[in-house]
Amino acid sequence: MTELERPIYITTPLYYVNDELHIGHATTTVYADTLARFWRDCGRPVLFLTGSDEHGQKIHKAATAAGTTPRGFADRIVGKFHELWEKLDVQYDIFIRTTDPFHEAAVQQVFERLKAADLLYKSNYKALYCVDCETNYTEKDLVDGKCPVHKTVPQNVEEENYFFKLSSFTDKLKQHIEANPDCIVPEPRRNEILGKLREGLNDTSVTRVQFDWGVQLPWDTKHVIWVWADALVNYISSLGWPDGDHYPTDEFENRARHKHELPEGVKPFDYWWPEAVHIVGKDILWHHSVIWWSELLGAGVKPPKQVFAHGWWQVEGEKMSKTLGNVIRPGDVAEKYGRDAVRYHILREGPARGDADWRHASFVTRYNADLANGLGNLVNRSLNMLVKYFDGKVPEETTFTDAKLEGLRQDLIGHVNDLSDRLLGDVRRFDLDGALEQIWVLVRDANAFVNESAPFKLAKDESRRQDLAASMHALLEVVHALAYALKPFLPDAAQGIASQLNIDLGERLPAALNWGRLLPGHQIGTPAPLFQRLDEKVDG
RNA sequence: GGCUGGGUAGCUCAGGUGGUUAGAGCACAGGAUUCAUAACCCUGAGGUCGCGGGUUCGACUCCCGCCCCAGCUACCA
Repeated sequence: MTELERPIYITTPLYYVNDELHIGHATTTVYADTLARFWRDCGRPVLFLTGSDEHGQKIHKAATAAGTTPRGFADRIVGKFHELWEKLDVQYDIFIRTTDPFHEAAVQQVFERLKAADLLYKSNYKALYCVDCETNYTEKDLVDGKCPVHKTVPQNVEEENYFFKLSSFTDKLKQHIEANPDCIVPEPRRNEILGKLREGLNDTSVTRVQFDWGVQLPWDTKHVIWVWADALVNYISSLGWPDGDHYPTDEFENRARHKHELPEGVKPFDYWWPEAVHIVGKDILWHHSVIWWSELLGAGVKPPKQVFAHGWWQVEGEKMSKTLGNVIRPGDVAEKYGRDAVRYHILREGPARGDADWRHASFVTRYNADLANGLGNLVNRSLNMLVKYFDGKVPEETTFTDAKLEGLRQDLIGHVNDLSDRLLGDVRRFDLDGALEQIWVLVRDANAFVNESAPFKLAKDESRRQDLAASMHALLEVVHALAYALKPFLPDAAQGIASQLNIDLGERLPAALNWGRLLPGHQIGTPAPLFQRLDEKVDG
């Protein structure tokens, strides 16, 4: 099977319903959405999953405080999730909630298997609990026997819980990660996990008894399964694991939007799981590699193919936090500047490799420089000239009579024809910034080409009609290519270019990104600026 | 403390299995131009590639030491 025939399954984490989503959640989701769109545009079978995580003590408490039930509380927040994904045009295929009954059943199945494999045992869970932090500490976390944050002596907490034999997976995980260099990306994150594995793993408690908002342990119902051991199972429960022959979310209104026909007799889990890719923030990499993979191995399931862990945003050089009041609300930014502007800033300046800094000044600068002055102006000036000089009809392709100009034209042809391979290479490595840079090299070259070939001068000289046609044809080919290349990254802009070009972007990506796709005589629509320049004054 | 990254132009970063004048974008200055959203294009200025040693004909690139920054250090979803 070629790469483009292999099904790929892309997931975001299920976001916890304790609060509204901020730019960090949007970042994870936009990365995932862009990857999903890209492969989908290439004709590759894609399943893109997101959802909500609704169990745990925090939710129980928050719901009680709000005078409602946990599920009712979750419903309200989940509604906001949907609003945001709508605003950012996130095209997920499935939205799963950990309170879905089929999910709870799958979690219980996992635990039955862990029990059968003798990977669970009962033991006393001892911890030092700081009431102010609501956090359990171990001896070594403490400073002079006191909570490092509040400088108070923590309580001794002791209860009987089920423990998972995480320690027995140390070597297996190490071998797996060493044998699969790309299973955790980027590389520094992989090193972190390997480093921690070298220190060895401790068994970990995976059930709780102080509250009941969670999935019950089937054979000992006063225990509730620890949220992390519960939540990540969604990645397989939404595929109907272990042996479902359909997507369980099909039974819910508005929760499943996939349009895939599975091959006859193939179950969703078997179809999608081999190339599962989890997109996560670096804070939950540990859970998504070590704990999740051990859980899977224990239950007899192969780990997913890859985990991509991105970094965090800072805001104007400071940590983003509620108490500082500097939380970036992606929905608000999208409403003010457009969702493509948000997507572009995330993809271009975001924390894909390390951490990044969300600065309003660079947001505005990039918007003006790249989107309005670069891309938008190129499209606008090209289409306007076509209307002026050829009544909006694409001329026949022809060569320049001038050798130097013909050389520049050949460069553009080469760049357009190479673009799909370059994009594929970058996207494969999760380098979405690199992919956009490839596109913008073409934008800059094309703008330079306008100045070099100067169609506005050629138009004044009837004897240069062939050169004028050569120039305008080339520019229209570039604009056409840009519409396709941008489609996964900036869907609105791509659609805007397409409607001005009067085309529908219906072709598949690798093929569509080739020179010569515009028919001579094709009549374009009405040109209009894609991105209005921002007038805001910014410092620095 | 341990582990992992990183310190390259004003800013954000790329690069280099050691070898002619170290790259891009943005910002800045000058010029050119008028198709276009006072946009675009060209040119320029700007860096002792964190510091100190070492290896080498030659290091920003390799080795050692040091300084600084960031992240990770698990049951907090």
